[in-house]
Amino acid sequence: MVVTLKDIARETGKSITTVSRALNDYGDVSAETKALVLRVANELGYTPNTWAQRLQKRHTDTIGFIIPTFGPRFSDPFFSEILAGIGNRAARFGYDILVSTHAIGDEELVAYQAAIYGRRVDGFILVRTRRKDVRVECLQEADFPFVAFGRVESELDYPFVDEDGSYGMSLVIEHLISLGHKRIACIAPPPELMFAYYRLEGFKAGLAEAGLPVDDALIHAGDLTQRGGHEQASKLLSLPSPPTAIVCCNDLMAFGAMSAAQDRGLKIGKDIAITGFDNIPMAEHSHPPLTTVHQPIYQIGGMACEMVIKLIRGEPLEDRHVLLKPELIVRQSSGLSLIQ
Amino acid sequence: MVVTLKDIARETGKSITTVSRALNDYGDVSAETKALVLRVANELGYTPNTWAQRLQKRHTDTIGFIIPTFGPRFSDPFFSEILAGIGNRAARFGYDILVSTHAIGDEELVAYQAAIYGRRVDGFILVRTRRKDVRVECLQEADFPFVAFGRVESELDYPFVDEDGSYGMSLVIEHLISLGHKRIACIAPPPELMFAYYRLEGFKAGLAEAGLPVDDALIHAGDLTQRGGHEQASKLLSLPSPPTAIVCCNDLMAFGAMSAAQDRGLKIGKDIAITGFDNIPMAEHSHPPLTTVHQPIYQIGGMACEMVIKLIRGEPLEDRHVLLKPELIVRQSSGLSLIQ
DNA sequence: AATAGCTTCCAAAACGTTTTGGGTACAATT
DNA sequence: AATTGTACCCAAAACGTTTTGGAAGCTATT
Repeated sequence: MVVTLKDIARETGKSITTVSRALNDYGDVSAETKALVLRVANELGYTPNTWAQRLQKRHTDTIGFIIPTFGPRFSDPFFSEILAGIGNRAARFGYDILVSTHAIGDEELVAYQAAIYGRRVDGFILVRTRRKDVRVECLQEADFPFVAFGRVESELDYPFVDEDGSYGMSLVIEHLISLGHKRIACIAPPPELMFAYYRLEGFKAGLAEAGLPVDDALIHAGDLTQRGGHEQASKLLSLPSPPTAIVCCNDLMAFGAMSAAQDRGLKIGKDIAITGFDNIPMAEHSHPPLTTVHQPIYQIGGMACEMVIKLIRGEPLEDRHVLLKPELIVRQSSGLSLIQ
Repeated sequence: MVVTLKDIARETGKSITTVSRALNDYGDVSAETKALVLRVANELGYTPNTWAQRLQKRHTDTIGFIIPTFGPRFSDPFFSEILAGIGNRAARFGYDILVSTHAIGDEELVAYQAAIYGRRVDGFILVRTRRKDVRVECLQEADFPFVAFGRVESELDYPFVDEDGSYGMSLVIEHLISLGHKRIACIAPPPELMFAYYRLEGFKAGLAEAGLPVDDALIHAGDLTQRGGHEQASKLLSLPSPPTAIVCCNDLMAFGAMSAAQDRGLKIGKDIAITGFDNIPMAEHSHPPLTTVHQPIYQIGGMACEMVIKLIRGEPLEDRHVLLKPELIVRQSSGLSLIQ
């Protein structure tokens, strides 16, 4: 049923060693023997047993990608977009991706350790880094190849790709202020996420730059989902003196915020400005189209993937730390100038 | 460095066999020995080597999912949505997902065969079945566990989940006809895809039901992308007598069609009706919101995953063939009645 | 004639686990 | 006193591959 090297050896009258070396195109096998082995292997339909191969060689040609979930489900387009980027680049280099999802928490590390010490993957790609990220510490301690999308708070030296969220956010604030907004609210990501820190920093810096006060009552943390955006926006709009603009730290929450505003009969872009962050494909087609900050997630996935493959192969990295400048995409949700 | 059973055996003074059996909680190991082995294993930080385990046991606790791509890139939310469904359900059962992408074509089967005969996965989930689907034939011939999302043309008996696309499409047509449309165009999927067949069948049946002629000039095949939708819609709108409604066979093409119409200054929902199919999350937030047919892709992914796990484990399947009734979601892109 | 070098081959070990097919020691039963 | 039963343990084989460390048979060089 299952064809092994032994079968080919029996059939060709050669030894298992020779068959193996013939198939791997070693120099110490004669051309005729190679041809014979190859022919018989094809005839019998031989496919090497991956587990045996990987047990023997010590690598797996597989990259691990564990999607950190808050709830039971990941449907954030961020993940699919970056997975697409990783997956396509990996395929080009002959690598597989082992995907799993895991809730953030204590057992999370167990999943990584099982993958590392169980030798299931050659390297990892980490996303959505946290301020204090146990995953980074764990992987670094194990001296295991990985690349993260995102920085961490402490000064650990590990390879990462990141976008300059602080800069991106300051572009948004600048834009809104130029339109005449003075009461600007923010729906932030969960504070433990590192990108929350940068984006919030940009938010505050932008306000300070313009000489506006930072009102903590106008900063609410959301859970990155549409529903979370809806909830937080509803709260913000119920304030005695509601904001004229809501800056959301990702597009999904911005969509939720838009529908919350629409539920109250507000016209987005006129009665209130709403902005997002990420520029997911959907942003262009929302109602109205969303002003947001473009992050090339797909490309970042590809870059991270290529970097981790280089690390695995022991090749030098051109840049250990990549920091991308994001770009403001102005659409209709931020509206026209309030200044007459 | 790497801790193996041998290390634990040396440390505890027991044999490798006993250590293995202790860790796997066999009955013929005394409680003390078990406790000792467990303690030492923890101390040393033992993690079983997955490759060795899988070489020995003959299963992998991994499900394969090869994303069929047309172009170099998959960014269709369909895939991420179904992957989310598969991944989350798999995690619940302790399975991993091995994801790769592969262009449709001859070498495609090689990827499947390598995974099957290389014993890398225990089962497969297939999506986007084609009329004559070599993957189904290949997997069935190899007697390898798999579940497909979608039927095929021939009467092969394999386990699948599918939605009744024909019925879903007839709902759309019925809706448009009730609004007074008489010239209805269709942007269809690539004809080799099985769901293209069903949806087109529903389209034609719906027209026939209403006594309307089927005009082949109004049926264009698209490539399921936004850009493809844009192209085909542009062609349709350039016809001497353009349609008053464009039925798109997926939401992505519908978005493209909407922007093509908007490019010509048409007001969607007033000058022209446009509908989609799938009800991807984006559909609710498009401009205007898209009338479409809801397909519970996430749930289907979960179902398919659970089914294939049952197959792998040799458990009986409640339903070998699941056919879901889709639901029409009327939003503003189909507009109001033309009838005064 | 002895040595060196090349080409082609292979037996055996190794990777780390689980399973097979026992064995030993002791108590309980005949 | 011999048998049976039970509790605990282990050596060796197996999974299928790659690598190690030669060996055999040549020809070419001293």
